[in-house]
Amino acid sequence: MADGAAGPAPGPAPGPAPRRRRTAPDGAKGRARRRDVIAAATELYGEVGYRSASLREVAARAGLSHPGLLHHFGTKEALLLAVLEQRDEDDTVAFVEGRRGVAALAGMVDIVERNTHRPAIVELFCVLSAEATAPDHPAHDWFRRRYETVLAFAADAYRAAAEDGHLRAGVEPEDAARRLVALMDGLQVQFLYDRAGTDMVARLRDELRAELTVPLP
Amino acid sequence: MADGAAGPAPGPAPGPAPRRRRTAPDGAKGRARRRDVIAAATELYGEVGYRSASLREVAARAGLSHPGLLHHFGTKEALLLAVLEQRDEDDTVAFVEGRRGVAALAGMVDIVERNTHRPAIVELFCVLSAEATAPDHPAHDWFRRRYETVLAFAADAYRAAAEDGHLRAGVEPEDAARRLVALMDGLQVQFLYDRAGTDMVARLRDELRAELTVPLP
DNA sequence: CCTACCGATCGGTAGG
DNA sequence: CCTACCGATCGGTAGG
Repeated sequence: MADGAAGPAPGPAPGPAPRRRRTAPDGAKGRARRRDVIAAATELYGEVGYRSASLREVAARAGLSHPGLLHHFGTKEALLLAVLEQRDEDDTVAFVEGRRGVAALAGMVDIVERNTHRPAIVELFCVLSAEATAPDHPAHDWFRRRYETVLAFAADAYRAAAEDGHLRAGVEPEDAARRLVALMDGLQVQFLYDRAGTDMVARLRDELRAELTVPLP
Repeated sequence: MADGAAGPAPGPAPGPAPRRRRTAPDGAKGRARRRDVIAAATELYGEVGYRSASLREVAARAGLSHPGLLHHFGTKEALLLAVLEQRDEDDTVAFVEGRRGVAALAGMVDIVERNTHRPAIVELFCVLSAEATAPDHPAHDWFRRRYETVLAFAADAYRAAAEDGHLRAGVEPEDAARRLVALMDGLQVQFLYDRAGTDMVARLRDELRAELTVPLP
């Protein structure tokens, strides 16, 4: 993961020295600035999406001018990709952590549990993943790949659970993966409209209890 | 339903005759115009959301100028509410149709089946429902109520199924309703990223097969 | 990293 | 229902 969401990207092209680096290794101060800007963008993208979020508003929340922001990220699109890259890094740690079968499925529930207390992340994914269904959206390919990756991870987990004799007869790993991921996404929407009334973790555990022959840890 | 999504609305206020009606009863020609504009807006909102959709682009697709559009709808927000009202009318017919229990659940699957062939509607709901999670979004209350209504409808259906002896032991109607609606929403997102690989109807039937003691019609 | 500016586009109005 | 226009805001650049 942490690939950076491909796309041809206009690129530096041959010519004089590149005027602007897209990942400024300015040292500690620059890295802290970038971190603050990415945090502000994550928040605002979750509130109004990428398209409606202005560089000026992101910059103001991070405490600098919008040309100052562009000094660090180059273009609006590069900022979006930086936000997504950051998400990749954070999640990969929680995700890939060598778990398999039922433990891997429990790990997915853990991520949802964690997100219950980080609504900004829930908003970010909910709003961006919907906005980016448009094929020309700059995050479209990133989300398409993300779904491929997550669905494959879940299907592997179900397959391993079956090998361990922990999956009920008739539960197809690939179909169950589609349902589980859909359930996670749909519960996030309900959660954002009614936080008190939507127990995402409990509903996921309902689903897994019906599919598995062993209780979740 | 078909309430029009409340909100205080600046309103006409006392004073001289209102200069502009928000629902122009211009006769057949006006009604046809309004229909075309609503269709164009439905399409564009599904592509880029409400906030990023310009009145000029909607108007161009409907074949009139943007002040022409505003003659019919008054404000950008009024156009959005007209689109949602139209959705209410269309769905109420398919929905409330006096079915109960397992037949009502089957009716929800039928709606998804129908939407498989109307991707513009899927996009509209997917994109708008995510965008409108922001509390200050003009469609926020409409979606909040819609979820309440749909969740209550599904819970009623599960309860009736239980009365009929068609629900497996241990399936809680309200929890199952949350899961079913989440599944519908989440599958729509997967569908928009991978139409060929996402069989929404089959995955919903998987879920209902695990919950019911009788097969779906 | 700032101020100042650019051309483009936005929702809405004037006036007919 | 149109043309023409308004003030505001957009992403990005110049220049320092």
